[in-house]
Amino acid sequence: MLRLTKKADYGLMALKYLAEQAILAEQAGADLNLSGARSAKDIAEAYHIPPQLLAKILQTLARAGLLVSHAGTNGGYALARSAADISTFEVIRAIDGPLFITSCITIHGACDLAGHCTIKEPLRKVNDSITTLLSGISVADLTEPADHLPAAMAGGLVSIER
Amino acid sequence: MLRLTKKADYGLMALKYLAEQAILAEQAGADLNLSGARSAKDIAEAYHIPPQLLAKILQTLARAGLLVSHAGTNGGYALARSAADISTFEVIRAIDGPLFITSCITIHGACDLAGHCTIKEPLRKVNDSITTLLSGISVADLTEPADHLPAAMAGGLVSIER
DNA sequence: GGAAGCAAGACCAAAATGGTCGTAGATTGA
DNA sequence: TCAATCTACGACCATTTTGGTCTTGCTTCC
Repeated sequence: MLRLTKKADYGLMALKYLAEQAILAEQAGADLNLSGARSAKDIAEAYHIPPQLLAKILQTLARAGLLVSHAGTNGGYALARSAADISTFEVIRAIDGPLFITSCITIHGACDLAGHCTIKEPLRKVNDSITTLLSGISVADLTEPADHLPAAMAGGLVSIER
Repeated sequence: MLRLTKKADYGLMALKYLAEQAILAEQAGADLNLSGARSAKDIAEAYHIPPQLLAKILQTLARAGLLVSHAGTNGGYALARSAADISTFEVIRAIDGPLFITSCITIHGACDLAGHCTIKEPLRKVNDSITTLLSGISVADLTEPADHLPAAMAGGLVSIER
């Protein structure tokens, strides 16, 4: 259930990588103006991802405004904003598109017919909930050691009122 | 993002329908021993779902123990338990299988290599969170009018600790 | 000017999804 | 007991999505 595509996976990995590079670049000295940019090829090799595929994903993310690209020798991609300001939701939506949890919803919830699939209204809420959950997780959160992760994700905070 | 399959949609619709039938049957009089059973064809017609497809879905749900089936004339399917005791998570998992949010996880999180996709640990938490969310929503919740739905689903309760 | 890199679109193969068909077995009512 | 319903199940097929490749062109830097 609720699988996200490999492309989104790759995208998140790449962003995480770039976030780490940005930190390294910062540590190396701000005066050098190193933005932590890396070429698609570098990232692909680091994670054993098909380079051309990753390139396309990065292009998508750049078009979405999450990355900035720089062509030419020593070019590459870098985060457009701080890693803490990029949510995983944005990334996923940029790559996988604005898909909703239930099939028969486009933008205006116009199902095939009003009578059927009364299901979708409740599911829409679930969808919103997941959206806010993902929106609350930034790329920076991904770079942190697995130990002290965001707490709500453990599941305890999600409660249902009957 | 995070689309669930039409089959799961259909399954939820059918369960909702059966839940409503069970209530109706109960109101009609407990002495009649009406279990609210309905044939796959009836449900399919009610929602304009391909009958044969729905039949297969219902079979799956019956095998999963969520429904009880009865063959023969006037046979059909009915809820195996109270609608309040069947979570949407069970339904989705029964139909779509035990899929995880991130691609490279089976049961024991053995990714292709340790180094790559350090992403998946955080995502696993997201997965758990969604699981608990869905587990908290029962089929009975789906039958209620859309107004007073479970509160946490609105998103307010889901918070992230930084 | 040439190498390194992004940009973009056409294209393709494999897998998942949605749906159909046909047959067999159970149950009930006439 | 026979026919009408209904479930059970597996094979099968078409369409879409996904993952991935190839080609071509444009930028930038040395």
